[in-house]
Amino acid sequence: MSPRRSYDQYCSAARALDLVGDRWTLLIVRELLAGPRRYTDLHADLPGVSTDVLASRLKDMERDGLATRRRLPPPGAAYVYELTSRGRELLPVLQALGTWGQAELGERRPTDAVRAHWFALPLLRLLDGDGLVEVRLEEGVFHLHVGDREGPVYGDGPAPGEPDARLTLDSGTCAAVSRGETSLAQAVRDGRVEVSGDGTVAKALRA
Amino acid sequence: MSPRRSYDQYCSAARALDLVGDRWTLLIVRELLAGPRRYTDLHADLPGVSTDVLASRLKDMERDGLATRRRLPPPGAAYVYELTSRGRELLPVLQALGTWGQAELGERRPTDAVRAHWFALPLLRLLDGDGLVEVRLEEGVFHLHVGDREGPVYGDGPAPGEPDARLTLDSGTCAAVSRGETSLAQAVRDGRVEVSGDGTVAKALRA
DNA sequence: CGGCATCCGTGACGATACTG
DNA sequence: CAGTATCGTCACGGATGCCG
Repeated sequence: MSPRRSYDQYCSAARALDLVGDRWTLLIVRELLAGPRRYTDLHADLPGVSTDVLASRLKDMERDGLATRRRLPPPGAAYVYELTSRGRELLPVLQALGTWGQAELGERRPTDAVRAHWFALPLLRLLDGDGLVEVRLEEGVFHLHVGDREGPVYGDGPAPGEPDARLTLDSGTCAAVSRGETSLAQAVRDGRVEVSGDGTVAKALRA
Repeated sequence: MSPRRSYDQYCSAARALDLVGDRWTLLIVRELLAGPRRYTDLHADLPGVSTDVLASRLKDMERDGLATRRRLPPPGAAYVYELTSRGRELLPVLQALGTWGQAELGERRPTDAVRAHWFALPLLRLLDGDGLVEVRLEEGVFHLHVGDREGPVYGDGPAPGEPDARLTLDSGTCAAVSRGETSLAQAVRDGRVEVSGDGTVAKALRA
């Protein structure tokens, strides 16, 4: 539990940084945008964070109304952390950071960790339309709730239900698109992205 | 000089936080969006930052291509820090943070510092049109370059030249608008904001 | 006097070990 | 599995000193 180190400035950006400016906090938000996650899952997908810092950040986020802790119903009764609607409103902040950070992404360094769902934010920004989209990479499968303003914005694993579109691509293409080197439409035209389904997202991509 | 503590994640948001996630960095960017500033000015408008941290952040920002150090021509030859175009591209990040932080702003706490130009970001987001706008508060005067994509986005003091619009309001109104409690248009209708000039910004406000 | 560099006390962070 | 406990290290904040 932090004794709340504040900037003490009457400025909304400074207030935002009072809540989410600490190290790791926004990356925890990025993880929780994928829906409810257990402590151990979070720890596994945030390589480098220490157990006590993760626990402390989650407590801060609970106290500040960004996340809640909930016990899953048995069987499998475990605690999961979940964003509140206030927490989900941080999506534009992560999108702005991600858009700016594109230019810094470059090639993958040997020391860089990767998780398939980290590509969810850039893809989400590039897709038009609405619907459930499944994305298949060799490294893993995840899904996007494009245009959805409540509930998780994306999730690990296959789409829960029949997706409106399905994208299959290799990680190199996905990275190039995330870096902004190639537009998604161009990658589709080049046959580097396979699109199936007939939702608005799929149609927009083929147009 | 920091030995660059990286998250080591192949994710553009994480890369962005590698560069601007350190304490004070984004608030320094907020200050420099107002144009070239001297070290002492920065120190004065960032109460709480220690001298060494400020110097260290500025060096990091220079190394990372976010800011440059330049000597002003005599007379008054001093060093000023100035954002690069890459640094100015952080405006959307600060806007997203500020928009989210609105809800946390509330009333001014006794410990909160205030500077007139900290209201520039919220106002800039709320104004439509283009042109040079001068904003007059009791606490101080600043100006906005609305719709300008190069150069400083706002500045301390009166507008350099004849402004296209001039807004006069009290700090309570300015704070209420920044908190999102009142729309700017409503405040104009209520006579809490005085608008002069005939630029597109002024016309949009009176419409 | 502006622009830092240095020193120092405190607290945040990261790694590992350990417990309910 | 979900954290808490411990500990060494480093970053931060405050004060002071130096140097142009």
